[in-house]
Amino acid sequence: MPLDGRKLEVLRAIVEDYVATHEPVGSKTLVERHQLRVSPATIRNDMAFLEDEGYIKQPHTSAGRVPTDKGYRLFVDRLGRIKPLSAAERRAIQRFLEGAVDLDDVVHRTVKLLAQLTRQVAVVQYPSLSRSSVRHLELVPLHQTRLMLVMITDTGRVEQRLVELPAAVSDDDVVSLRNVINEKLVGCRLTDTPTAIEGLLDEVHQELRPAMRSLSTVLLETLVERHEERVAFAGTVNLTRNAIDLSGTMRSILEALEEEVVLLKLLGEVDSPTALRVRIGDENESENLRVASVVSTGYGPGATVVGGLGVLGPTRMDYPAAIAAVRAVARYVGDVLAQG
Amino acid sequence: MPLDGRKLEVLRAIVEDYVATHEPVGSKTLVERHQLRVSPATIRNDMAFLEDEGYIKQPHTSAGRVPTDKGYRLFVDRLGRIKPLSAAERRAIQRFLEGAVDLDDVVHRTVKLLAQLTRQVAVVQYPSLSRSSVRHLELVPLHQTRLMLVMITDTGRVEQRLVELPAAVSDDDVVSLRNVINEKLVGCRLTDTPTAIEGLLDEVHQELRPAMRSLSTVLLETLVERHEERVAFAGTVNLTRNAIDLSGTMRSILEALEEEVVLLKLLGEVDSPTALRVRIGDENESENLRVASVVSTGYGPGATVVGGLGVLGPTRMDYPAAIAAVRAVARYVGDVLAQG
DNA sequence: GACTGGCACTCCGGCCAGTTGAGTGCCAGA
DNA sequence: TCTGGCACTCAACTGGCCGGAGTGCCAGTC
Repeated sequence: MPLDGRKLEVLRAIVEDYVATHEPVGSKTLVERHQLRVSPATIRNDMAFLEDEGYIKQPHTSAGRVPTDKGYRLFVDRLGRIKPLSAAERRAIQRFLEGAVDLDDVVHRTVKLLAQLTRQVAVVQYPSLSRSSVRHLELVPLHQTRLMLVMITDTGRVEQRLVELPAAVSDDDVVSLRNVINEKLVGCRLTDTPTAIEGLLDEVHQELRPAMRSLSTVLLETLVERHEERVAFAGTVNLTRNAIDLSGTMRSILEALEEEVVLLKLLGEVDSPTALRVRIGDENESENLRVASVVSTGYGPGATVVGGLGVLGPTRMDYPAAIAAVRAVARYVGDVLAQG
Repeated sequence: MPLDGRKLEVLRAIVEDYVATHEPVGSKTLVERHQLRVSPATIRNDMAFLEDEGYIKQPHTSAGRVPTDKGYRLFVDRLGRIKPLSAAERRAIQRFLEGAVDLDDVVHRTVKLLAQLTRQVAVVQYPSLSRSSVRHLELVPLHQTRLMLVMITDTGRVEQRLVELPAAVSDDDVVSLRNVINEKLVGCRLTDTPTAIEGLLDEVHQELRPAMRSLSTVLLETLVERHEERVAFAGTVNLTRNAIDLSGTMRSILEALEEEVVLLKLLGEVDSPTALRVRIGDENESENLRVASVVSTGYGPGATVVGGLGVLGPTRMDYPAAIAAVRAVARYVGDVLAQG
């Protein structure tokens, strides 16, 4: 027996009802709420079938049905009717994001916005260094033997490092060091910098070599080895609304949130800006997120992806709404970045 | 009848037991666990007295006693024996913080560390702009009519803003603009910059005035009006451990955490680095934090205070341990900042 | 006057049994 | 293939009962 039209319709109804009410849904209430033009008994047969196939299950005998991870998956893939945001919502998003004054502000606003729109926990990755290119490098003398290196990327990220020099350098020397590194590195994608950095030594006079050597080391660390990726999150309050089963679900989601590595992995696997990923329960790699679902996508100016963003919540989540919100927000952040 | 020695001892015992067990403590268990050399009946009399005075209360008749906010207050002021951290712990703190590569890293490490040490939610304010002074200002040309302004403060914070210019400027012009603003502003405390900024216009040639005017506006916004203070927090998982009463306590604490303003207010009121504040339950201004306690202090290099940090948790908190941890961490962060 | 032992009392929490109601599975018939 | 009917299951609620932890009070002792 195949999964015919009505069975799918029943599954959709179950998912939608369960997401709305958080309670197992039975055959009778189902025919009442949706206008399925058959009797509860018929629905029961369909439900039995859906249960055999693993799309829904009963918390206990003689209770209503609840979608399984597999059921949500089918729903997301074939049944969810995406609810596009209203024009008003879109305008609000746009206006809110455009008010940002710097990158930090953009990220903060984005994450707050996403949490508010979806009533879930939102996660936003800062534009990844490895996907950026160098816009400017600045050297600020602190002492005679100590510089602060400031790197500004085209995505607006600013990184700073201290550099200890083996010997004192004059202000003029600092200027020429700065000119050299800017000349060689500006415009480089961060992944391409190692070769460029190697060549730096040959560009300066003999007496600046030791200083340049220290600089190169720090540059290598900053630009290449330490892919310091950062994430921001917001909306944890929503967990108290959604994850009533606190001790378990709540705890493990919070734990996952505090592990930046886990978050980055979640967001890092997106490649094209249009690719939106939904990971449901078991599909998540992280042990702690087996009870949760993640809707994520990449974002960036134009067609390039510089980072990921998404929402995170109990598997019992309004997927169509979450998907619409994540898509829309990603697009508008991209626009804002393109302008900045 | 005054609050004599034994009554205080009883209060301390109640607080310590309740913090340890999370259960109302009765007269019998009390004499057993602590070696009070009197009978339960005597303790009961003392308890009745303490209850009359408002230091403890019963959740319901015929239950054990639980400290009130007033009881915790007395405990903190007169009874808590501070538990200094072990030498090993101190070394661990120091080593961990010294591994930080930049300011962001320092703040992140600090907040994680504090959360771990106290098993509470930790909050750390970024070094406040209003308490910093300008170390360097950089102008990076993006287009002909668009600059990026980067400000570096002595506390290591880096702020960036876009500046739209009314007309195109050459690279040389940018250099001279940069020189002028650096000359006038470097070393200024951020609170003193407005007057310095006013003088900027007179320092440049006629044709650069419009550009300088745009710059001044942004500078004013950045340095003065927008006291953009930032905070980081960590350890929300600990709430699931401590605040068993989730729906209420947990929710309101999480809500407070998401409101940066509330957090900043919490941390912002500390003036001297040695002043450590404990706010218990009702003593908190924020409605959401009436169920919580906050232990906070200022931190900064040497004797100056550049920001605040602290922990946040249910009133039923191990105050002596929290106080010791907050103090120690504040001191070590100060040291790290002084070196950086 | 301070402490103690004894006693009656209160109230929470756990346990048990009974009832209700939502929901199911199955079957015979249209 | 759908439907109505029927018997069955089980969680959730209710009320009653009991035990235990804890209290307040009082009379007696040091």
